[in-house]
Amino acid sequence: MSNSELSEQEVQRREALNRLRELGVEPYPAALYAVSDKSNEIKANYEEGKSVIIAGRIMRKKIQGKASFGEIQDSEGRIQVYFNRDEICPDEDKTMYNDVFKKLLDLGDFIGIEGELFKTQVGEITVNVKKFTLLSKSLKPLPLPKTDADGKVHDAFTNPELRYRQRYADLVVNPHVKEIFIKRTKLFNAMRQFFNERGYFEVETPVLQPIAGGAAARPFMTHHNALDIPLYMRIANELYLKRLIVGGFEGVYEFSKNFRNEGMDRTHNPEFTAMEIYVAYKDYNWMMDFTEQLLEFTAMAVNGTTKATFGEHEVDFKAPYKRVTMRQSIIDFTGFDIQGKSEEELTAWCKANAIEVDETMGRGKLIDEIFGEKCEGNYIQPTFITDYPKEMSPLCKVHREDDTLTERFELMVCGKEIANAYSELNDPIDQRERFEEQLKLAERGDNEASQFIDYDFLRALEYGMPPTSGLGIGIDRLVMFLTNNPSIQEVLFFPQMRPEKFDAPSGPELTENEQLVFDILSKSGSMDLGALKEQAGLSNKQWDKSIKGLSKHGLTKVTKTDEALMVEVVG
RNA sequence: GAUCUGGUAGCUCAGUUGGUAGAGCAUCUCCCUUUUAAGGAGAGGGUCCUGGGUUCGAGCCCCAGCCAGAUCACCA
Repeated sequence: MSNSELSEQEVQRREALNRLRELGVEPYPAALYAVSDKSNEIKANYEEGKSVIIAGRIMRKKIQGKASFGEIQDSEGRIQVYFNRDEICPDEDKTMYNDVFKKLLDLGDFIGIEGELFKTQVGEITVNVKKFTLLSKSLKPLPLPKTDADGKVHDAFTNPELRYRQRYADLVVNPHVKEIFIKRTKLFNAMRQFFNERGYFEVETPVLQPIAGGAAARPFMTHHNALDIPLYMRIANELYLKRLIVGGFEGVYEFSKNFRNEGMDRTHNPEFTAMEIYVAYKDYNWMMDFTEQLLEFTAMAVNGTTKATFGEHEVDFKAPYKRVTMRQSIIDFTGFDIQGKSEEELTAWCKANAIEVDETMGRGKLIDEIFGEKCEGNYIQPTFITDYPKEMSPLCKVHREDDTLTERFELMVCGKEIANAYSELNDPIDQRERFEEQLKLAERGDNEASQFIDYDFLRALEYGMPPTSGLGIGIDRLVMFLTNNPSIQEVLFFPQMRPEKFDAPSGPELTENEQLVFDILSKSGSMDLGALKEQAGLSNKQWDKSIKGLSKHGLTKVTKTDEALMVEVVG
């Protein structure tokens, strides 16, 4: 890349880089830097005169002649630093202050500082710099939001496209963004702690699967060259975790990156994280108790309170949560009782109540539509919806009291599902029939139904799986609720984006039109501008672009005489 | 996929009826030894998203496209 494509500030920083090397200052030193202190600890345990060694980016530089203030940002926050010329340069040679610090150090550079603590006249804890070391030069200026005394941020770096594409810059300048991801990791840690304390076992299962099972979604497909077979990125890990229960583990869990080749919007990213846990000898009633304890614990761990604000809602994750059957929920919000109703009756009711239906919908799907349309959005506080119709839950055990239902619950928060759990189906013959039923639904046109039967999973069940309850939690969605973010992109470090186009370095080649104009001009070396335009025969816009382009390339020059504008070839 | 909104300096944004491209911060030069987003004085910095078109003249109007966000639909 040539310097002409760099911004003014980028050119200046590269020049500073060269100047530093000339002065014998290595801008990218190899040696470790023995940091001993962090900004937050210094502020929390202030000791007048204490020697400290800190490192980070310099994010503010205010030069006042022979003394200056700055601010160093490390992983924990920022701390003020004070540069005094005669402290840094006690001898005659003032280069380190006058040149290196004042002129060649830019905002964003990483430096290490050895100094002593003091408080300024206005009482701010400050490091009096005795010695500083350039650790890494920053060649590209960071966005520079500023926070005033009232905490109001000026010139915030807010453009979502730039923030997501350049998350590294977003994280440097937006502390509240970093906070989201700290909470995300706290959530993972809290869940692991909760599970590990109960003796459950973290495992890893395949991401590349010959059959993308365990859920109904379009998978990403890939190909394995050595085996010469198609493979799918997992859409769920459920069937593998159950195989491990068959194998004798009594409690397994996995944080599973899942991949679904479907639309993207505020709540869907093609890759997302689910946590799934399976515990032997339990049922879905036990799992409801477990889930509310888990969420109360994690909310406390993340926010220090069970209450969380999400948009206009205040949600309380304190256990216990209300439990409502799907049938009762529909009665509550519509007065309609789905109990014992046939497919035809349900279809008729939907049509009468402005719910769109089509022939591919089975009984389960129709009930799901009614619930989604009339009930789901009303559950703001965490609520378990239980006992889903059998047709829409092919991996779930039939309800002990009603064989048209399954022992399944979903946890609703702010009108959205964040968890899904079953008493897992462990009857291999029933499971085979359910898979076959799904195949029929798929043939009928329901594109949510599974199109493949995982015979290996059936074989595993035939060896025997103990009664088991399983739970899946949409981690990204939970993080959204716990950090008050309505967009999934805000809780993923690198949300999926259409790839950015990077212009290949444009050489000295001319466009077709520029070449045309240049050829005409070359014959005489110098021409009247109007005549040249006429000979070129280009439209106004194309002409304008071409002649400007040639000037930019330094090939032609336009000069103004008293009578006319003349164009000449340069050199 | 549909609709709406936006894309202008490193960042945040103005830009009037179509008539020489603007501000704040940042940058550069000079002055300043305890400042609190912003000390003073001066200067430089632009592919107005891309490509066509209309026009004497387009950041602005028209067409097509790209990218993003929001809403809706679809999807869990």
